[in-house]
Amino acid sequence: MLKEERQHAIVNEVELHNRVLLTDLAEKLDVSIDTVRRDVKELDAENLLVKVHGGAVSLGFANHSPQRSNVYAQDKKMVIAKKAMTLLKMNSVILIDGGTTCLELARLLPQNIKLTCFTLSLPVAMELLGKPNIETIFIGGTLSRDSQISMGSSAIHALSQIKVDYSFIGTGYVDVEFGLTEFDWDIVQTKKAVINASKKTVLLSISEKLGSQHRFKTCDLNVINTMVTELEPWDEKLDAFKKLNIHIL
Amino acid sequence: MLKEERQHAIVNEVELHNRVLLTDLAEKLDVSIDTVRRDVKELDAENLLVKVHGGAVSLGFANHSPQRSNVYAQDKKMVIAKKAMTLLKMNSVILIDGGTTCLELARLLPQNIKLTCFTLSLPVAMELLGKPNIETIFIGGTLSRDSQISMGSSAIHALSQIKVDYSFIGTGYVDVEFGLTEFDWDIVQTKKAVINASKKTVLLSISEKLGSQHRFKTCDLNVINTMVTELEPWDEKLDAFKKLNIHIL
DNA sequence: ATAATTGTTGCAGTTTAATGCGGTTTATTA
DNA sequence: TAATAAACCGCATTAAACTGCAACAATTAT
Repeated sequence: MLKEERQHAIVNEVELHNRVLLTDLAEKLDVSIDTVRRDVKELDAENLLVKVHGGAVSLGFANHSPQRSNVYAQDKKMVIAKKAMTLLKMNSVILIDGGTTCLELARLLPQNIKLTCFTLSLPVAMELLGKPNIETIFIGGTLSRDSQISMGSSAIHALSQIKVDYSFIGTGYVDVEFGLTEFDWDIVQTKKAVINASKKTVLLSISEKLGSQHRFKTCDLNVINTMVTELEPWDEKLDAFKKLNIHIL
Repeated sequence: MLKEERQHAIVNEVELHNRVLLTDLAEKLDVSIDTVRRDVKELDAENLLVKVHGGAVSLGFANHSPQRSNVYAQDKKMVIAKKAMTLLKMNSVILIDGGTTCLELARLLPQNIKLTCFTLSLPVAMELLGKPNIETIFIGGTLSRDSQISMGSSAIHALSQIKVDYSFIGTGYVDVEFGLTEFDWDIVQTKKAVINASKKTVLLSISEKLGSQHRFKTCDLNVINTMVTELEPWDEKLDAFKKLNIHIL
């Protein structure tokens, strides 16, 4: 096998799988590991891939972030937010949870929509204040430093005093069997209170979270009325959720 | 598994769930906790996530972007804020009102000061979340679009439940004879409740406001314990206030 | 045709990077 | 303030990377 040919094969392999081990390449191409190493070194010098300890990764994989967007998977979250907006009726009373997906919803709410909107999230509240026709009510409480939402007993108490038409919530983890779970007990307590304060609960979650779980449980999936993901409603990943009688958007 | 691959997975996990524990990562990726710790340290150095005790949080989650807007007379307000800070004792419970001067106070609070801090103002709350040793409690309520603070009956009710050591308040107008006045009735109501919730009340005001008045009265000057302006304490403009037995800073 | 030259490859020995482990220090929580 | 968990540090182990060298193939010059 020609050297050129072999190097071409290496680049192909890297582009295909994003990452590759030198040992695998050596075996596959039936040359010594040193040869592969030399090849990869050359290809790295030509900027066709990035050599790393033990293997090589594709350029896209390595160039993690020259200028990545602020929010992870923002495009997907935008899709979710737009779908969720179709549930909104004029003059209804809703609650918007924290998290980047819910924040995206708040951001995309049209200027002319008339709503009464509760929230526990500082960033969401900021966003809502920019909408002239939305009355915003902040649920007070002890603020969590990293999630920037109200938590604790006073938030839970405040939530016990209200009943909104729809609440839009996010979750850390969601699984057909284990339901909605979180990494933090306080957040679970707060989310429970949110769900109790809602006639209908809408879960916003990107599909990557489906099938993940953590230690503290917020609720079973059957208390969720509607689930919104970025997937098409007929996607097979959603089949299990449909069986639970959850409305999928 | 390649190191790069693993780090990629870590960033992904963090972005997806906003916060992760090192122990969970170690288990999931099947490496020792030290390796995960080293990875997270590197990724933190590359600004791909933020390392915290016990885990990591995503950038979007942790970044309280303290946007510095152009504030009128900011230098004077900074002087006021710095003076006001001399009143703060460790571990005390305070309340910070809305307004740009109070916001400046929140901004200038040192990273190491330990406080429990109530506020009704969204921008102040945002700022306080950036201070690691301050417990921030937000007083919920209907948010005012232009002042970005909680108002209305629920805010007033929440205030009636607390008693802080010091409250730092601003005012629209202040005059020796007419006391503190505002152009908005709701704000007056809220400020009254703030003053009632405080053992001691500190008024922060730039000297330009001295001798001005408006239609709704918050309180007389005698309920103010301390007044902070950018002027030197012996400035003659303050003489009238000294006669009212107000402590001048 | 054959020797000389050049380039490629594999191997052995050495160097460096990555990882896990134990002990210590530091931070957090009750 | 004590108990606990996490972070840190240094070290040992292992795997990978590098270096020099010899073998061999391909190319070129004589």
